Amino acid sequence: MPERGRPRSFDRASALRRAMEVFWAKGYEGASLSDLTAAMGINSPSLYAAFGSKEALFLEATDLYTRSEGTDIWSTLEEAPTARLAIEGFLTQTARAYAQTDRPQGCLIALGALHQDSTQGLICQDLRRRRAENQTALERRLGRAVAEGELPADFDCQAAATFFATVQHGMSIQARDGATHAALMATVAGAMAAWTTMAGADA
Amino acid sequence: MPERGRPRSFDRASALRRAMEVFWAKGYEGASLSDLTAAMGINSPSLYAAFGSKEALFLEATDLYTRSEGTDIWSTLEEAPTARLAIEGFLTQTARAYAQTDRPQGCLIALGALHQDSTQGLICQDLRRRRAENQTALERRLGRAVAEGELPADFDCQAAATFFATVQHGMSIQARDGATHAALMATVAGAMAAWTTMAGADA
DNA sequence: TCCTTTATGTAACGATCGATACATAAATAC
DNA sequence: GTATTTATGTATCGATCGTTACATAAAGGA
Repeated sequence: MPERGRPRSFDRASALRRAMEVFWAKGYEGASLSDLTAAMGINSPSLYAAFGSKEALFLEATDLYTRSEGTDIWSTLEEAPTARLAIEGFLTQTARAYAQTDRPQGCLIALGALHQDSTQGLICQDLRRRRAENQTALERRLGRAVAEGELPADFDCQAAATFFATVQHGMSIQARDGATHAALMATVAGAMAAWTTMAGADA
Repeated sequence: MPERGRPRSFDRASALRRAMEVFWAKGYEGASLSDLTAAMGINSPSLYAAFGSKEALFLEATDLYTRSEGTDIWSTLEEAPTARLAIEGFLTQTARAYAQTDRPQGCLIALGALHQDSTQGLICQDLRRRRAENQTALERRLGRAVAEGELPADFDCQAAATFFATVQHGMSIQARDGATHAALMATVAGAMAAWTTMAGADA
């Protein structure tokens, strides 16, 4: 039990949540230590003692983001009875999440650090890995539908996964530009129109 | 004729082009004055004398970007004989442009400054305006097709324009992640599959 | 009670940020 | 020629960046 020494005077979990919101709104390089400590209600030595560095704090924040904000989106993908409903639900949940007005618009994973840099190569790499994982999850779900006979055997799961992942990334920028939930749903409708063609006219 | 005084010892146009490439690769806040002056081959006083400020330089750089890199994409949209070919050409040109390996991947307008900030509100606003203009161009082209009878009168031009613009934005992130031209074309194929449904199965 | 351990607040570190003061160089105007 | 105008290179500005020394405070172990 690490109960030796002076106890921490702030709640680590809620401080991490505040940090996540700052990174989410401003991106990795746009979020300064001053921004972070102000939002977390602590001084920089406490931040470094509890999280190690700005980089480590960001990695932990993105992990929290994935666990807290991403679950609705990705559980829908896995749990929907058909692949069509899975993709539709995945995109619909995305539209709902990205347009919420009580938090930053768009996705932290997609927008957090797009410009590679010597000082933030690790950050870019981590976000890129997470984006790749998400696309893989889409591909797996489609592959399952092929295996189950819902989709034809020659269905190009990889191409379709690329397409739907790209649409979701675009929705992040759209949301950042202030798009309404209705506008995001127009994009969802477009993507699902593609599904109709890709899966065969009767799907 | 402003030919008084000591003549400038560097080519303003090519220096601006170098600055554009730096902003393109690193974004507005990621591009430091050191990065810029090193790439432009000049010292900071020369930069400020010729361009005014980092902000003004960025605005001029995005203008150059729009005039030089965007023409192929947007001229295709206007000149294609049908709306379907216009959209397909627009996306195909986008895939070609975004995957070129001799320059930064993705679009400067889409990726240049996504995180609003007190110091760069003007930059975000300008890029946002340019993105909105692009979407409007798509909508106008589709509206023309409705007027010409190519598309049904109840075709939702605004929704479709939103969808295709969003796909293009997503392609920027995809390209930044190192997607090949083939991967980008998979997304184009997906978007055109949507067209087939949206414009009627026989279109 | 003292010792060890951990956390906190203040204050500052070297580095870099965007932006300039200043003296000098190179052109035209007279 | 001299005066004026503009550009350049050096050197530096104050502010902020991410990070850390250091002394003090607050807990458990002996």
